[in-house]
Amino acid sequence: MQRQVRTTPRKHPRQERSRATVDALLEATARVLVKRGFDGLTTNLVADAAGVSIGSLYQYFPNKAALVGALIEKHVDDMMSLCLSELARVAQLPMAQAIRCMIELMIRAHAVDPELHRVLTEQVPRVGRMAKLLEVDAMCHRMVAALLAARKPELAIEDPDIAAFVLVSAIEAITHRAALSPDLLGDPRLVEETCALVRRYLGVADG
Amino acid sequence: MQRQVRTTPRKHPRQERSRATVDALLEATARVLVKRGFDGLTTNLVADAAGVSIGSLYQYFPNKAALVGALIEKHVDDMMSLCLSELARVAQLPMAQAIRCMIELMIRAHAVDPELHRVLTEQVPRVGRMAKLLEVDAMCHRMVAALLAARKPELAIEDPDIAAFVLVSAIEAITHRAALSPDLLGDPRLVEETCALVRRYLGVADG
Amino acid sequence: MQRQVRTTPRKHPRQERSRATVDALLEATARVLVKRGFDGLTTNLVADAAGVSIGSLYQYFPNKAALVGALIEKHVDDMMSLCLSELARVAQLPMAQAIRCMIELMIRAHAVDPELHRVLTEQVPRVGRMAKLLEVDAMCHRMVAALLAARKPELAIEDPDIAAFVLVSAIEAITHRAALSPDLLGDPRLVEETCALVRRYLGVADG
Amino acid sequence: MQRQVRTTPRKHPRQERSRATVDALLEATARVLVKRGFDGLTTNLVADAAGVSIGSLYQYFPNKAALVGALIEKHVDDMMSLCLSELARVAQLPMAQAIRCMIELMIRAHAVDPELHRVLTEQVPRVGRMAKLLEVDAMCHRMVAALLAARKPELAIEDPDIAAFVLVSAIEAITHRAALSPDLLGDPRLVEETCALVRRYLGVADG
DNA sequence: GATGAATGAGTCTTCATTCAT
DNA sequence: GATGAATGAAGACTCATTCAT
Repeated sequence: MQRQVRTTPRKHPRQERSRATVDALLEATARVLVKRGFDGLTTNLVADAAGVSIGSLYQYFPNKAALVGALIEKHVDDMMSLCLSELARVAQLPMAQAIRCMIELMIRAHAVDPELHRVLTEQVPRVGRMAKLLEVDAMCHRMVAALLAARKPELAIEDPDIAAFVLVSAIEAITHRAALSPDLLGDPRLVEETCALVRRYLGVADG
Repeated sequence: MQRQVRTTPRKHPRQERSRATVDALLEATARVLVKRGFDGLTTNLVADAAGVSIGSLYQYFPNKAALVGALIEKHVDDMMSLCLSELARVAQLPMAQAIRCMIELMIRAHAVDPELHRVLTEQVPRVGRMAKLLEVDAMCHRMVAALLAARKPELAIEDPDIAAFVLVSAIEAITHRAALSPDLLGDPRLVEETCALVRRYLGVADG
Repeated sequence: MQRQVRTTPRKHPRQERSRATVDALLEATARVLVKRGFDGLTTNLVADAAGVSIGSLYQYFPNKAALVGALIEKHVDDMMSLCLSELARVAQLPMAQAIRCMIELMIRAHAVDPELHRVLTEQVPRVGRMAKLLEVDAMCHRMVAALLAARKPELAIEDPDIAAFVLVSAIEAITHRAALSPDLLGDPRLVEETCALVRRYLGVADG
Repeated sequence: MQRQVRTTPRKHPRQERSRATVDALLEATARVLVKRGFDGLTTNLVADAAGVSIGSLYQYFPNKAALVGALIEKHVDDMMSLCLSELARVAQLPMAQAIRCMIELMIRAHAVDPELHRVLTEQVPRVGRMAKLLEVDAMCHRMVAALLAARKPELAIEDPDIAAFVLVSAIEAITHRAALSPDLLGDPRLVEETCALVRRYLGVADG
């Protein structure tokens, strides 16, 4: 009698065969999403593209939202794991290098599967699971705020929180936008200028 | 069997009554969009909300996309006209003041109808018309690039184009995000810090 | 956000055309119900049989249950109106005649559309609206109880309520069952014996 | 491509384990039927509730109808065996006592599993097996008719057949209805009045 | 015998769009 | 111009049933 329609996977595959099915479905979802957009995404289409019967799709995902939700989760996890692995290291670096590292990191994270990332961010926010993306945001914000607070003496800022908001917003936007026009993503000047933006704002000397 | 579906209004209302109908439809569209999201938007629902028959809706808009498209256009125009009116003036100001003015301007522009702005940016990009929003972006970019190029001697930048990209992305993101959490939108520190970000990046002294 | 799925008609037809559509749908529902049973009843089938598009069906009935519900309501009303018209008269008659009248009345009521009545009572009770049938029952019970209470002095009963329960159950069952085997429905001996059953139970002399 | 779908159990369990499985399935069917009604009954649901794999269910029952059919059969048998055991004895009793015995018997029979009985009679007639229930009816009818015929001299009836129809219908209805409202089922006045109904109809003196 | 993953025909239902009045 | 009844393609989702392991 649940009010809110569930958007979480229905059952977790135990056998080998199941896992393969689920994987095929998620891959097909990504493919269809990129090709036709969210509105063009049909459960039947996905099942077809996955070479799986529609019944099997519903065996694992109670509805379209859950399907896309799982994909988002996977994509976010992919991006996150890339970041988390390097983050500890970044914290130890001198400020100027730390800045450069993080910016490069974000660009790399956005380059994981830019096409998918684009569709996901452009078209899918209404799936509740998009919250997950916001979570990532919130986490970034907290982490940056903590970093700034720790090094406040050497920085030209008053309030680490506001500064974190400004920086995270800016960097995210720049890398995200860059991801949308492939030629920019590789342009070294972009990294340079973004680093400059952050450095100058924080009053950190060139690295 | 027309290939490309038109998304422009069908006819331009000449009479008083017609204009009233069109306005009612656009307002209703905005209302429904905010309340139910893009997927919950139904032409029948809009017609109802506008107190107009579904037939009349199709008299003025050939399809759903045209309806939402017109709304986007109107919203963008509202935001644009706010900007354009002040822009000439801004160009005359000393750099520090120009920066502050523009940032305040963007925040004001985003505050026009934040709810609608949010739905529009979050949920509607698949309507072709969303290009219009990107146009705005492009225009901003060109304008800022021109401004920077004109004053390049007094600025600490190499390439006005890249700099414009970085700045426009950053400012847009900050104001847009701020618009999503109403308490931030009014916070004077936000303006301050954003100005600082831009000023320091450009190497402009405090105004 | 209604929890319980509505089973009431969606909108009431205003124009001539609408009424015709609704009528066609209800008639088709009856036809299909008799021919294929409740489980074989499909909204598409009904729409087809009514010569109406499936969309039109849903214009007036939000779902299958509402469709069947409306039919039940109509059928019950048909049966009821037959009874109510004569009931006042019955109350004035001497007891023996009153009994005969009521029993004949019930048989006539069950003969309105026996096939439909049968399907309805045999297969459809789970549609909430079936409550309506139970209401009829309750009403009969109250009316008979009142009648018995009023004439208690001339009757061989203790508790009009229990007696009403016994009688209403018995008569309903007999007429209902008779309705299921057409040859019995016309058999005058059935009426005779049922009258005898009631008369003797109540201690009323032959009329 | 078999035309007529079989509705009888597929194989008869010989081993202990098999019998346990079949029992678990039937019990689960009853449980699910009571809880969700016939339409909510799913073979998968039943298998789950029985703690048995869906494959096993189909090992013993070729389809859903067979499953429910078997349950009906079992329920009817339960009710029947209760009756048959006492019937011989009843035939020997003086009329007034015989009447009382039979009525009490029917009430007890209906009290075996009222919830199940209710679902079964209300919702399941579309499973062909319901014929079985009608058989019971027919058998009752024949038995009562025989009894009445045998004792016709001492009874105030003309045609034992019609009388049997009237009585069986009435008693069945009264006990069935009583079974639906638990408080009535235990009320001694109900037995009393039902006996009175029958006795007076048949012209038998109080026992 | 048991398991449960897979199947897919078949339903319900929505909603953009048309067109007779 | 306005109305709203009618349309039907399209899509989400269920569930009885099969079959490889």
